[in-house]
Amino acid sequence: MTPKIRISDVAAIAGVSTATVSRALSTPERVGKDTREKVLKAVRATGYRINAAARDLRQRRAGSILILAPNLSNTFFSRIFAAIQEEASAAGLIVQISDSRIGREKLATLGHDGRADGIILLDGGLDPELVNGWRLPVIQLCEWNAAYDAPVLTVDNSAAAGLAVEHLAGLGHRNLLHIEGPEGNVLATTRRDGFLKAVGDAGIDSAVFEGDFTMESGARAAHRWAALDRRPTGVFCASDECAIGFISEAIRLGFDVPGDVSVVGFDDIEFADRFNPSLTTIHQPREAIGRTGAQYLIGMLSDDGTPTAPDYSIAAHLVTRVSTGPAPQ
Amino acid sequence: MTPKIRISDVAAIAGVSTATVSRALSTPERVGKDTREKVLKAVRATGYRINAAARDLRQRRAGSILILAPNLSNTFFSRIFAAIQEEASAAGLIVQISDSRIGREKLATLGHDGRADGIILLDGGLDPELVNGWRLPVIQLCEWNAAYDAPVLTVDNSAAAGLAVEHLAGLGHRNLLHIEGPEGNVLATTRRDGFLKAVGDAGIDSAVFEGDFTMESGARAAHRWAALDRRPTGVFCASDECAIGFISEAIRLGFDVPGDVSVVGFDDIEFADRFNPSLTTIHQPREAIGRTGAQYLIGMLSDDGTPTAPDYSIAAHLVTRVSTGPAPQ
DNA sequence: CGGTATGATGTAATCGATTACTAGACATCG
DNA sequence: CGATGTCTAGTAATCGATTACATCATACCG
Repeated sequence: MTPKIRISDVAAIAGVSTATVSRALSTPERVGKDTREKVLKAVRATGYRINAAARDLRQRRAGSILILAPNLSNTFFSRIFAAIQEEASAAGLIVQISDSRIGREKLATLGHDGRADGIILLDGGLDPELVNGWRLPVIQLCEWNAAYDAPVLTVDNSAAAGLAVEHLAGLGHRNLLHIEGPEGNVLATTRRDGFLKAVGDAGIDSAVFEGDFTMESGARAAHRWAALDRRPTGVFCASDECAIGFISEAIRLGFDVPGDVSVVGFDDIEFADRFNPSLTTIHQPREAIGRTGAQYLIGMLSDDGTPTAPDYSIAAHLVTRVSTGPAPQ
Repeated sequence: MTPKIRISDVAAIAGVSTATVSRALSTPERVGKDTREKVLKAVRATGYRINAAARDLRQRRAGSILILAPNLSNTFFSRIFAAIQEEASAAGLIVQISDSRIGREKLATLGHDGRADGIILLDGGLDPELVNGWRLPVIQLCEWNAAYDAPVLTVDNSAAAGLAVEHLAGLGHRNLLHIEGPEGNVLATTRRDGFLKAVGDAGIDSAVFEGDFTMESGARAAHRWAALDRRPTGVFCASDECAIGFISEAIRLGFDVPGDVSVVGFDDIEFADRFNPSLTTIHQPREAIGRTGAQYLIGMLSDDGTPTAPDYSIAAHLVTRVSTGPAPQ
């Protein structure tokens, strides 16, 4: 490991003060041409790089925002990440992503000034006391927690669930099943409530199976569904992954989709369109969510005051594909 | 925004020196019981959190490792991230993930001391000069670049491609197609070369279509394949996503998989098992790669010397599922 | 030519923590 | 009882940058 090079080393080699080196790098126009070249030459010769910790400390900013998500394996997040990345990059900020399930102490440290200037939170399951203790601008995307003292940007999950029910009802299905998300999760709850309200309004029979958004839970639900006497002909899953799990298992059990059962997912992940049968699902504008959220957070960083934001709600829409069809006779 | 609280504020409230506050927090056993309680009470009252930038600067370590990946949307990475996260957590380190395609300057900054103690690199496409300029331990996982001066942990991609060819040949296929990865990518190259060598050894007809690992490229290749006079009956795709794209499009074009064409993927992502037909593919032990890589990097952090590591190569194996079958007559 | 504006550079304070060193209080021991 | 050791806690140096302020040289002006 080559010894670390400090700004004073560069200054010594270039024969100038550290202040001049610093200026030559951050505000080149404020340094004489000859001096600038001497400095840059010394920088190249030594391979000097600014020590981020020192700069962050002195400037009281990190030039970066942090995304906290509960599960990095979740395919749903990736497009959101990409959109945030783009917006942040345009604003000269670095994006760091971290798992939000890493223990209280670490989370508190991460969320405190020094390493990041703001936080984008995609997890509604953290301790509100912890989150509200952060002294940084925070914005919640997709998932939220009313106890967090931070603006929210999300789709109207309840209404979206209504769209799914409407679609299935329109196809003649009179007995619907919902496979819900994990207990306590706000998305799971609002989607389920939206489902129940919609079937209630439409006067349709319904049932709810527990699940947890995963393919495995969808597959398990397929078995429970197959064992029923009077099987629902339409299934609304709380996530696309769950829907894919349900369908694949149903097919393995010898059923036809959508011949025997129509399935609607939620999220419209990349695979939804390529799955076989391709998946009818609720499209969440993930790119727009990420982009708008990032813009908003970046705005919070520059404005000094606390811009009390109205919570946005973005429209979601149904994408009709092959996994849903007319109810069997 | 509440004013930031410094260690000196806590010290003043508790009526002790900053040194004592620091010790009470990091090495509680080295302060008297009463003092400790006074300090902790003041910490609770103020909501004080250590400023990470200041601590990192003084300690010359960040207590975190950085993962750089070229494309966070890639489903393939998620399981690796999770494994790294677990190992790092056990070692008391925080994991940060960043997109590796964020521009030279930012990358150089990120990769320099202050913010992270070590780097896990999943991108072989960066400027070697940049990477070798980092003054931090670096390890390459999965993808690599011979010009980087850092150990590598990966599967034998060439041999793995051979497994795919062997499998298809064993099923009687005599004319194989490979849909390769993006030009210049080391994984794409080694997989293609492994394919070509294996078909050469087996005396089997072959063709190679260009691709880029994505579903879209697989779908495009399906059209090209369908238009051929003498269609290969076995297809080996450079990634699972590509294979899924190929299959879904082939099915839309009216073909049967594996009836008309057998398809093998590469990676064994979560969806491979749930796709319809489920995907025969090369299983990469992603969890083992992430775990071993993280352990190795963590070792590099503690050992002072530069432990010249032998480059590991991990075995990959074929997982036979439904997307491959006997060659049609 | 004296006075002022301008631009380049250096000096030293500063960001907020950790920690080497020091010192006092008290216990222990020969 | 003096010497020595052990705890506890404070003082001040330190990490490596940025930047307010001071200084100096030069240009420009009436």
